[in-house]
Amino acid sequence: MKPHPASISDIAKALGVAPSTVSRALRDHPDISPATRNRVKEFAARVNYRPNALALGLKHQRSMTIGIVIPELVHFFFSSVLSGIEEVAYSKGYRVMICQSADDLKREALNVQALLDHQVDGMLISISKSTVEYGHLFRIVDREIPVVFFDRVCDEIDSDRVLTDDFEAARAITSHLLQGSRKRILHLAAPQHLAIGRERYHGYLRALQDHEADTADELVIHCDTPDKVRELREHILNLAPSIDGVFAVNDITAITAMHLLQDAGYAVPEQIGIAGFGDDPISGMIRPGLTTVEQKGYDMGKSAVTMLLERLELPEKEVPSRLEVFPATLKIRDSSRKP
Amino acid sequence: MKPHPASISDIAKALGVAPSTVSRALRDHPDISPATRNRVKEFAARVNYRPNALALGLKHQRSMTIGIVIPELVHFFFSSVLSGIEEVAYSKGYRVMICQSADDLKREALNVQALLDHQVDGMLISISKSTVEYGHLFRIVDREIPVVFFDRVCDEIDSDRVLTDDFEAARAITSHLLQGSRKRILHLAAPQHLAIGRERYHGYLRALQDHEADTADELVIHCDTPDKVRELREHILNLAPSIDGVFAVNDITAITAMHLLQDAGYAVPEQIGIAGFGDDPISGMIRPGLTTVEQKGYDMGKSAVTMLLERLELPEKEVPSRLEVFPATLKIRDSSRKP
DNA sequence: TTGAAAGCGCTAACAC
DNA sequence: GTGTTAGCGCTTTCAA
Repeated sequence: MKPHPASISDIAKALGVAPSTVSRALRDHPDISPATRNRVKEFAARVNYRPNALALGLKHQRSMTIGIVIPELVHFFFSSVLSGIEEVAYSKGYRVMICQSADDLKREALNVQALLDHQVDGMLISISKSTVEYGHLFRIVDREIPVVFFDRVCDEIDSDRVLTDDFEAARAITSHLLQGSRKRILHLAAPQHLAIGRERYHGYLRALQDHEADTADELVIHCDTPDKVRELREHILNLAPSIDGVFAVNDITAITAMHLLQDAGYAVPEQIGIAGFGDDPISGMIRPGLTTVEQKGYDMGKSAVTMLLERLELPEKEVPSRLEVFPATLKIRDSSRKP
Repeated sequence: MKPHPASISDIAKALGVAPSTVSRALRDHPDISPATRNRVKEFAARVNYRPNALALGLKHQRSMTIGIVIPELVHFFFSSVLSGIEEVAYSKGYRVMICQSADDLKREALNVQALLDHQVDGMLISISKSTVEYGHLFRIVDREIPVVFFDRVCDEIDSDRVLTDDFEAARAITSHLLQGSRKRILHLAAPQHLAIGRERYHGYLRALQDHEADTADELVIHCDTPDKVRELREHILNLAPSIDGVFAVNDITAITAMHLLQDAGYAVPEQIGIAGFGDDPISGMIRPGLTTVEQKGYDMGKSAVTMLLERLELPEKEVPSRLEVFPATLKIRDSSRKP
């Protein structure tokens, strides 16, 4: 049988005092005499006493745990956000429970429910690509559990958000692609029901308008993963002769497209300039380096938990929803050099 | 104030029955009459009843939560292991608590303690680079909490492990580098107090011996991160004229070294062949592609949780510690083509 | 300064 | 077939 870790009442029995006395002694309650306090503390240290977080959570209605739901752990952006979250959360005594939705609405809903069941004190969420229905998210606010959305936010819910200035970033990087003689930029876009998809598309569009470039619809295709690039291979190669630039909604898609075009004989950046989004470390390591938008995942993560923890620390205060927008910084590399 | 979610006793009161009846009805206890069972279930569904995982955990001494401690979330290998873990754990009704040690012994120890405090049912651990003292790990086995170590295992503790066949992988890839006329291979090694460091070094050494290549000590340097490569820049460049191959303990280090050498005018693979370890996605995307060893992180993760869950499901059974070794598969790419 | 008792939400042994 | 009670580990009134 398991060596039961010492509980408060074990200590109380051993010392011939009441559990409440032990409890008070351990948390330095002023009423307790120094003598008993020391006696309790010493004994507790000797038997390696540790408070049971489950019991504490049940008692205080506060689990000191925050729930996180993201699409995919293995993407650099998300793992760096997570890293930032974990860093801050731990330093403040919170633990994190992490779930992946795998970009699936049903799993996202199950994850949210599981986290609610575990009585998380708050949640940090980046919604899945297939999240077109928000019942599970409303359930969180119904229970008045604070949520902060990051990157892939849910516009239908009034809550704190942390995001990148997607519109401006997309506008700036498309504008940069158009600096030379380029006129026809292919946009590999994210689903338009996601705010990031819309914002980046509209930023792209604005840049085209500003430069009086070609805004043909055929230049925008829904394609946001390497797999999609391979699937749309023929389609992209058919367009290739008529384009001189590509702006993809993320880096790995941009790189996959770049390789596709290079393998088909196009010179990058001479014939076609390429730009991505996110500044995945890979982008600085390939040759030519991929021009992209820096997205400070780690800092966004820290910022998102910080917002959340503030709400947790002062639950009464009716603070209106806050929006934090991280400015976009272009990372210009060789893939977009002027033609 | 918060809208308190319905509890079993709330339901009991509303329906005029005892809490135990509600509890039994909800879990389909045979004693309960179909009539009351339905009445309870319907009402529970209507008020959106959900069991409180904290209370359950406290009651059953079983939190349905597993703790994970890894060095760094943002490394592809670890995030893919995690992804595999999460996948299986969730499907079996377990949640995961994740901590990063940041390769720091003290943080690792704090993390382990925090997870114990949270009454995790088991742990999955990959130890930090600076873990040279194991008190915190022994505390886990003292409490008879099952642990599975993966990749960076702790030899001093008798427990389940999941790892790559590091020795054989290192031997094979070094041997591959030596196929042509290569004779002097630089090894960028991990710390030797880590089993993976030792195994990969010894595999490298064995290959050198098999091929009667140069086994000079100066050809082995402790260098396992891009930062270390930059720090040891001069040292590596001094060695460069005399070497014709590099085997690094991980891919990003290999790539950083490759770029360093290329920038200094060395041709890869013509003058110097390069190989890494881990098959980070980046390795297939750079040109020349990096020759490396496939490390099935996702599968290792699944395998590790599966072992752990087996122990959790049959705690009495005295199963001896198991060791699962994933075979090494070489990924030969252009960075190591025969000279 | 300390103790006794109740309760957080849930279940299980024991009544009836 | 259902209710009563105790208890998981902890804190917190209230009483002494």
